[in-house]
Amino acid sequence: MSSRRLSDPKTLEAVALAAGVSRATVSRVVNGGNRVKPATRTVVERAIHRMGYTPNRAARSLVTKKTDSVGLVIPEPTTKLFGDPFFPRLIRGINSVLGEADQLLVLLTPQSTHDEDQLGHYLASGHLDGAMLVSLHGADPLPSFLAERGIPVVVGGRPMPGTPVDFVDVDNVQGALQAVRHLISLGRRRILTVTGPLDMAAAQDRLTGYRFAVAEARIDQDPSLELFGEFDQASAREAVEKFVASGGKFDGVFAASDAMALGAVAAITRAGRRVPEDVAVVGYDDSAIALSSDPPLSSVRQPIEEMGREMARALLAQLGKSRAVPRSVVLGTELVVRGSSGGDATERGE
Amino acid sequence: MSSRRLSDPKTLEAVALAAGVSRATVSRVVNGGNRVKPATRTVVERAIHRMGYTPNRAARSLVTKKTDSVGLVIPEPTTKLFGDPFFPRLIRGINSVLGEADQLLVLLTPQSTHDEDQLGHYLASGHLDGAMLVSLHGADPLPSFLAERGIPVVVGGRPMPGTPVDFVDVDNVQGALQAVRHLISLGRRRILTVTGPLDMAAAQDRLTGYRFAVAEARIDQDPSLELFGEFDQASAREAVEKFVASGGKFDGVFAASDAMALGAVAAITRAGRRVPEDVAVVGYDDSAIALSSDPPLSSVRQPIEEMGREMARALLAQLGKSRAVPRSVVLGTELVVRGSSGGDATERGE
DNA sequence: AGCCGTTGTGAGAGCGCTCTCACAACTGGC
DNA sequence: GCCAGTTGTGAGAGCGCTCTCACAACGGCT
Repeated sequence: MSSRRLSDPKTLEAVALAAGVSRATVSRVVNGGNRVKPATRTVVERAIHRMGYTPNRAARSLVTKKTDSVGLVIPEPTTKLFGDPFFPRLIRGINSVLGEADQLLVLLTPQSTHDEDQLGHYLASGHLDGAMLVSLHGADPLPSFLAERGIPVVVGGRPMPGTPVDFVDVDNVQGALQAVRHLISLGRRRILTVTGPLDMAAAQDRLTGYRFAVAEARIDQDPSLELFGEFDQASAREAVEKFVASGGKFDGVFAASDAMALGAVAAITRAGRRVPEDVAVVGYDDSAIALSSDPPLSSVRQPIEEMGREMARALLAQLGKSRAVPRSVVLGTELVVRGSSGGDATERGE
Repeated sequence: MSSRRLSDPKTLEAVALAAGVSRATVSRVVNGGNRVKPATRTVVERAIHRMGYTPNRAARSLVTKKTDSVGLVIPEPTTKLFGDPFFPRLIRGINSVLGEADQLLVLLTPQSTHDEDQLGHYLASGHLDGAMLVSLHGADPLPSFLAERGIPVVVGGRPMPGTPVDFVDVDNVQGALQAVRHLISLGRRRILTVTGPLDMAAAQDRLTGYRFAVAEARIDQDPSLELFGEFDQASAREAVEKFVASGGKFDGVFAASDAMALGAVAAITRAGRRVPEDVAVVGYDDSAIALSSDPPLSSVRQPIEEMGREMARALLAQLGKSRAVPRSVVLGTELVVRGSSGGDATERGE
């Protein structure tokens, strides 16, 4: 008479009873399934399916000491920086890999240094099997704290040099290099750059790429061409306006974010100069605003989903869930040329 | 000799031993803390703190049948729609409430209908205490599926009429109303609207608000003024270009998203008309691109964090088995006037 | 035939916690 | 001073699972 209701408790015991075997055998079938006679296995599998059995995670965790869930730590300041579907894309990438390994993604958003301390202890006391940390500012002690305690950690973005953790990064140096080389190939010779906050590795790396490209081409390497922004539009606009006001000359701009590129465009336009005719501009991120601005922004595209996937893979590798043995991965970037650099007529909307 | 290492197992038993009481007493102190003599409690608390004890979630779950974590379900198609820090903000709001209740947020991103079915069963089999669902398309069966099985559910955005679930919505009708009234107050009389996909409640509601404002003002209620987009820039641009090509006249545009507003602006500009002088434009979302476009976009701002907070509160209410009335909240919106509607000179950048 | 090595299965001991229940130690009313 | 009521504490039984170990069954080998 027992029609199967989703709500009543389905235990290993119950399945075992139904299949006429012992709890242990059902357990073997559910997990790896070692050393079970094919015939028996079939019977058990049928029973499992018929009863709609799903293992109880808590009970399993209790004995294995694994939670089958990992954390994604997104510190508060970060959320402000990324416009654009950065997180949805990153998370989609992460979950596509995690899902296959039957791991859950827990989202942690510490809002203060205090929160972050707590979080450190939380992770250290084994509530999660591991953690992924994204876009920390340079001095953040969390990666080291966790790594020292043997908690599996993967950092998204390059951590401080010497931090003994796996990381997955997008090659910011290369991205900047592509962008600036592009400007140079267009004949630009006095190229401004607007950086992000230099306590972030991404900002540093993009500056490095800029410097490298400039040096390589043997063009003006005037330090005054390096302006400092905060990844947002307003800071970049101000910086460029100040530069213009001080009589600075330039014919190209490489901004370390699209928002800053737009700030630069605004400042340039206001100064009565045209983009791209007088000044060619390239941004970074290839965000939604790059496409929608006028002219559309040339920008450096980053493989966000892939980054998420690699982070998840690296973490799983540490958990021993996968036999791959990657250490740190650096992903390439792609320059998308649009109207703001005048490099591609087809995307200029005419 | 036993220096406290974070890595060794700290159990109730161990704390009890250290405090010279029984496991049960420590448990009482850790939880509500009923009926414990103040003196005893102090001793126990001291021991807990000294040993850095944190309860084992799995063991607790096993007996309480609660997981102390809830899911946030973000269906795949959604992730594409929201540019802008929508998710980070929503999540921050959610976590600020969840954190206080010591609940974990698990992120679920079904990528297909099949995934979603699985997810339904997953939730139904008690792996999570409840779930929040955001921005589903109209026909999604998930809310009903879960509600019928007694799983605590809160929907972000308005679910299909008649679905017996709590929801938290932003008042899209009101938002659209504000926007269109603003255009009308500016003297515009032929106001175009570009809607989102009409199988989404938000898109429907914004259209309703538009119609209401138009009717209220007794101005042209020409159905041909209603264009259909997909929330993205390209679709809106095309729609408006087609309208222009067919000889349609208009002096105002209300777009149901900022991206679409920009699409409209592009089409208008291309047609040789000026924004806001010839056509005033208002968007929706008050996203980053609203600020950075030229002219900056007037837009309807939604209280995203607050929405997250309310969703979390509603879910917690359900978990607290306060099986009282369905708790549905509708939050207000705010019109932010900028250059694209010509309503506010100070933000026009000159 | 007797022994060994496989292979397949079951019994049983926990994992760390909550919760019921029993009980000790105090009240206080008469 | 005795019983009822209150308050504080401990013993112990699981929650559903994994994992070790014992052991049955069945070859293949001398």
